[in-house]
Amino acid sequence: MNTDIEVLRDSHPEEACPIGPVVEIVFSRWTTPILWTLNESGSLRFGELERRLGSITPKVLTDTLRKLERDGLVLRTSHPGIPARVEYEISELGRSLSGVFQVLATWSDGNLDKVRQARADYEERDLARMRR
Amino acid sequence: MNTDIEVLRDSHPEEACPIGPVVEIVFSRWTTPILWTLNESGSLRFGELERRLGSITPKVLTDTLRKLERDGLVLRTSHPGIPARVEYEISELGRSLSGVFQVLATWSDGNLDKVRQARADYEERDLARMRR
DNA sequence: CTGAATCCGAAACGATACTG
DNA sequence: CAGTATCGTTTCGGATTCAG
Repeated sequence: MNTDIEVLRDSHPEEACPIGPVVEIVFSRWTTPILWTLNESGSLRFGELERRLGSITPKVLTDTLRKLERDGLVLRTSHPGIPARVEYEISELGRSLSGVFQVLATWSDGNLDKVRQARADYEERDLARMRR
Repeated sequence: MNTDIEVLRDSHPEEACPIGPVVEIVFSRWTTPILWTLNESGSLRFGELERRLGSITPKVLTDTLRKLERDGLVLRTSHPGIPARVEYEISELGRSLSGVFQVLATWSDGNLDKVRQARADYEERDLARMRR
């Protein structure tokens, strides 16, 4: 006999990792910076968000915002008129991620340098191996 | 006049989000499940890790493990012989992520369903709009 | 058994031009 | 202002085959 959990794992084996889905939803090159920025700044217009993110293109910003809106993490409010005006803000659900972000920021503060060091050491060993 | 923070943001705009780098390092389709599994299970051989992850291919497993090893998050120990035997385990640095994972798992327990619901609602509205 | 090598397709990302 | 439309590039993951 199968338990529910076993059935779930057998049909989708990769979900032996319970945080797989949330990783897909929250973490990518641009989803995280967008959520972070909206969480920090409250409501922002499209153009202002674009400027704060620095190097994002309008297409990618639109695509990413659509996904976040679809997943209920971001709220979009359109104020028709000329010129058009659209406000984006984080939703309650999105704001519930702030603890996650906080823990990640703390980890980063204490450990990102160690990763960088590990990387440098690895390259070093790589070079040493190539010289032989 | 520019504040220090503005100058910093202007020189590397995308790093207005302080957790960008750690996201790149830790979260992807397979890095997270691998770290999770090694964190749970201690030391595992290549093949056993492969089986636990379910649907990963050897190439992707190798590639991902190399990156994690390079970044100091995973330790690789080779026991030469025939047949070959290689053990992978999480490093101390990798283990320091367990708090992050824990927080994420808790968030997922309480909120993943809400994301799914939001997605369903969004599709619903999409269909309604198409019918008009 | 542990991968390396190769090829492939999909998806994410990016540059540019244009529109209501 | 806030996108859309197009297109090209890059990256990631996946399938298969082969080798030490």
